[in-house]
Amino acid sequence: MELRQLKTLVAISDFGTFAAAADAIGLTQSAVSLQIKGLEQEIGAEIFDRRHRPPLLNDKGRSLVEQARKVLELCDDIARQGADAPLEGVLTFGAVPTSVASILPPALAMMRARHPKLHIRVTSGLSAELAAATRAGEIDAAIVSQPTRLSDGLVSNRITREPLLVIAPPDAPGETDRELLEASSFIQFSRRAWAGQLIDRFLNDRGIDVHRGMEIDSLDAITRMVG
Amino acid sequence: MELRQLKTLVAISDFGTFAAAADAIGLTQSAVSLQIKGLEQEIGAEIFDRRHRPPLLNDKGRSLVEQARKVLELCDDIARQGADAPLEGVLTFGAVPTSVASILPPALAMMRARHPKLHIRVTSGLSAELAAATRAGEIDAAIVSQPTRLSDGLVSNRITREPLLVIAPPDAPGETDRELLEASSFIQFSRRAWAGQLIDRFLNDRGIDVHRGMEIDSLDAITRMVG
DNA sequence: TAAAAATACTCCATAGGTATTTTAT
DNA sequence: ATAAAATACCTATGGAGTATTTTTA
Repeated sequence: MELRQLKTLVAISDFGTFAAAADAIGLTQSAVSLQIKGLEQEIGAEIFDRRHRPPLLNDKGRSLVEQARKVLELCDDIARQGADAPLEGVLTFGAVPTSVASILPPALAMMRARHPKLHIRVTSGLSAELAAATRAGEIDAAIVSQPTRLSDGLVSNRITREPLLVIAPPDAPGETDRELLEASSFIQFSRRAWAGQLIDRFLNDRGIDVHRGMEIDSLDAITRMVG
Repeated sequence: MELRQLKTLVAISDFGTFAAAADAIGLTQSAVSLQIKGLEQEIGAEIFDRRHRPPLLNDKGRSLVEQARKVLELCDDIARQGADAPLEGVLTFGAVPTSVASILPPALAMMRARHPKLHIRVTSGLSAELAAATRAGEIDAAIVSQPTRLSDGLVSNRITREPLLVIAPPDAPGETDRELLEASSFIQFSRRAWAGQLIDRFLNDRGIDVHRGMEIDSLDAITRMVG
């Protein structure tokens, strides 16, 4: 049995389908399928009910998921054993402008306190650029906006959630977000940024019809223009 | 991190040296060395004190071993999940004559009850023959006497311990085992059998000087001759 | 008929082996 | 001097990818 298989099993339980789990852990659907097949063979029992599509965890499967979680947690503990040993070297790190102003400073302060010998270099840029740089090995990792779909070889972890807000001048007509958006002209966050695409998609999904005006890639500038 | 590495770590703790652990789990010393190296790198801390030879577990190492044991135990539980599902197919099994008369019958009865569809074929033979047959794939597994050294590709698990006894007629001279052995003529268990080699080695180690008489490969026959 | 899983195949990364060197008793 | 671990190098297994087929809702 492999830890990899347990991790995959837990991911399926968390994300609902084999394909979604594959995406989440940076594998293909076929790899996930094979891992589960191997796990079932080794255990000698089915853990999914395949009369449904997508397959559903059966009783044995659910109990297995719980046990797998325990194992993985213990392994994380083990992996963290040496975490108190200060790191050394250079960490090159990307961050979207939003995070540079918010979560990044305290995080950097913490890192600096714990790992005084670690040199951290931060590059800021749009999510897509940072993802490309990470993939190319130019930077080690990056804080980006929620990816619509992460390209090959990259894996993401959610570190925080941030709300999308509508801001408008005090005298703007309308009460709900929809009314505000449809009544006034909309200053759009650059669609070159993943956050901009996310917003765009959200508006489309909800069928909200905005008067597209400017498209700006600085949240700061947008806030000032509204004010 | 890999379960394989944790298993190896525990084996080192149990067997004292890298090489002994390697033997016990059916790997080479270099493989064990590399696994531990990898584990240490991933954790980011040394877990052995290498100023000694063989290397000694340090504090972190000892705590790691305990955690590793827990993980492996949980994984065993998981692997056993499907153990209640009856097995099917054919199991070809070797057993030394001693075991055929003792532990084998109840074990077979249990297997038969739990896995009615599993056909079990038992071959009896000397340990060395059975080990060779296992290695050649002619049989799936075998119950053998304690191996002095198990050849490549085979792995062993201790399933029971059996005492070595001295038997002698009621009127034999001597009280202790040593006296009995040195006073009378010794009917030797065939050195072709691993158990015979084991006895031989034991006598040598203790410096017990027996009057070697016959060499017979049937415990039953030996018992009768003494009686 | 879509969306998801299973399957067939191909390729490459890496775990493990052999042979050798280094190190501590 | 010896026994054990580390290292260098090579090979083969199998894990993962791509492309395709099968399956259920």
